[in-house]
Amino acid sequence: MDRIPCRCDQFGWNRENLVPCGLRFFIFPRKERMTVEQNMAAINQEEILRHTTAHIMAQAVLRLWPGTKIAIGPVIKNGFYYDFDLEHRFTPEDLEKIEEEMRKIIAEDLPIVREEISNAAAVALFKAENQDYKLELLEELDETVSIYRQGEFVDLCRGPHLERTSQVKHFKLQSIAGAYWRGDAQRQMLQRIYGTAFLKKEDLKEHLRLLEEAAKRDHRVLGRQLDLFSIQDEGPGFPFFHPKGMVLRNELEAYWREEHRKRGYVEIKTPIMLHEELWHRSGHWDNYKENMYFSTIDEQTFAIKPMNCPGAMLMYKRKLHSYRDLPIRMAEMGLVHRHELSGTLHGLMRIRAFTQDDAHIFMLPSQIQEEIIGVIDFVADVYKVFGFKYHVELSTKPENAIGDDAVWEQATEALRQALEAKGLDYVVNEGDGAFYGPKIDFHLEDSLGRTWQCATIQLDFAMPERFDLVYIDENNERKRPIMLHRVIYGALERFIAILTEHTAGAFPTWLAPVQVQVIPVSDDYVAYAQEVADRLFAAGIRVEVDRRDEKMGKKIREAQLQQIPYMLIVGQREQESGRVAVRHRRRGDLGALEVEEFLQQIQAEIAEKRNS
RNA sequence: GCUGGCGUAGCUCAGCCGGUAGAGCAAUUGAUUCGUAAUCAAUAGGUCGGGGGUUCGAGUCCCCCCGCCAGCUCCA
Repeated sequence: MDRIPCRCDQFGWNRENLVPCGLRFFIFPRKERMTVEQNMAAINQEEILRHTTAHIMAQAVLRLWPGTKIAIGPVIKNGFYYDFDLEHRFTPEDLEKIEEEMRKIIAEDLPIVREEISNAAAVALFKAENQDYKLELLEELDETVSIYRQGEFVDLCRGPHLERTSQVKHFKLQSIAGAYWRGDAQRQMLQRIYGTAFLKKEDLKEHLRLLEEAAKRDHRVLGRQLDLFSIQDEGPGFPFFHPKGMVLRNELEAYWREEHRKRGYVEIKTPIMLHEELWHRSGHWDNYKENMYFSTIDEQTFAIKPMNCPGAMLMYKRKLHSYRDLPIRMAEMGLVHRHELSGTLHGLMRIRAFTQDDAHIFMLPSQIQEEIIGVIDFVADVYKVFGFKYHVELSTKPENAIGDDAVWEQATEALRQALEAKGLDYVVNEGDGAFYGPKIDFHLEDSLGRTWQCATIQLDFAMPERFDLVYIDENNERKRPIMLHRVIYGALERFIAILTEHTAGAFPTWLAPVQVQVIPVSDDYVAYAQEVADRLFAAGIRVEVDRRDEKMGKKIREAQLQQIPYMLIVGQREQESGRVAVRHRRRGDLGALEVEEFLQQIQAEIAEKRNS
């Protein structure tokens, strides 16, 4: 399956209308390769289809529950939704009823008619319809608005739409959720129904299959099945890492450490808890207090760190630095705690205590570009090892920025030039930077085509200022260094979650919690199995012997389900020849090898961090 | 935090109109000694998320709390 990223500047049209829409980024699965134009046209058609399907859904809901107030029903990535306000609470069974009613509306083959009317006329119309939300929307709209009618249903809508309801064929309603009117927690909570629709039946099936596949790979499910981690009621958002999960962490950290060592980083560890005063100085008290945990020690207030930077600032300030010392690259696997809203917690993806693979680089203004390129290359190297594709986004100065324009200009330009120098394509998010500086985000794409923002490089003008960081330049004058924050994995816990879903639990051998399972054919060969295991263990391989009194087939099945890369079957033949019968979790029976031969092969695979 | 749904054995789930809990897998024990994805049998296992209430009687009904799941910018 190909995924073609493409941008859409036009919403598409039905007959007479050509309506612009905002710039958006799509990654869309297609079975066959198409030209960008064909792909764009297909996406536009799909969007129109989904928008029309949303209307049909609203119509169905109004038929089933007359008096329902309808809010908005836009197209979203891979589908659509519509928000409703009614007394009745939707249940999953209702979705089937609504789908059934939708099929009736489709069978009625109603023509979909666009009308342009004055805002005032629309107000009169929707007042008569008792559609308060539409009235509120109208307050912000132009003098002339468009409405769409199909049968008895009428909706305020800029369109475009299909011409007849019968053109909608392949759709599915997916879920019900609460959503605030206009996303504002202070306002009315509405009931939202999500659904999707496709032009082709196969595309709908493929989409639903992908969702099922994603559910099977859910790291929360695999995390339990593979015994990697757990989250218990006693610590919501505070994960327990089990022995097997710790292997992943430790391997990822060891690799990370080695790569940092090669690139001239030093490693530090700053305290989890620091005095309240520090957080006033850093600005976190003003901007981040709601998300922080506090504790009192000897009548003084201490905060548990939500970020590592203030600690790194103190570390830098411990001595006076010469321009000759820069750049200083200070890395820290920093455990941070953040009080995330209870409703947003999600497995290891969103937790309240996690480990950032942080680094702070202190440098001269002249070193900005080189350092940024260094990090960009670093990210590329690391993601390549895991087989992740990725794309890059550049975020520029926001409204509430601090620092003067010239510095912003210089910093943004440095980021831009670094990206150009590397020949990287990137998307620009105007005004999406942090208040203290512009940033580059890396969004990696997993095996199901989902994207995750992980690595980020952020230039920061605020911290060096607030902490009065200095270095002595060649004229013996005090100067302000430039600082950048960066992470590569992002958060170790989240990266493990992404990796689990990406690999469906089949971690590459260098990461696999158990690399080799030795399976004696029967009790008689347990001693030989142990001998083989001891040899591998001595060579540093993570190996276990399945000495249970079970049939071989069962042991193989369970080792397969645990996604153990290699199973070594040993029975009489192997014992007599000093060999092992090698079975790989994906490639199956690979035949017999001398123990030393197998050891060499697996060691090479581990050393090269091969993805297999 | 908010809305809705959910919480029964380690896991997945059943349990009607209220009448003091059940299956499969896992576990334990025994039999079996087996050649590339599940051997057979027996046994054990639960303050039904926690607390309060209604009732002769609550897993089941009501209230409060905790936790989990889906979602809460994607602007007619």
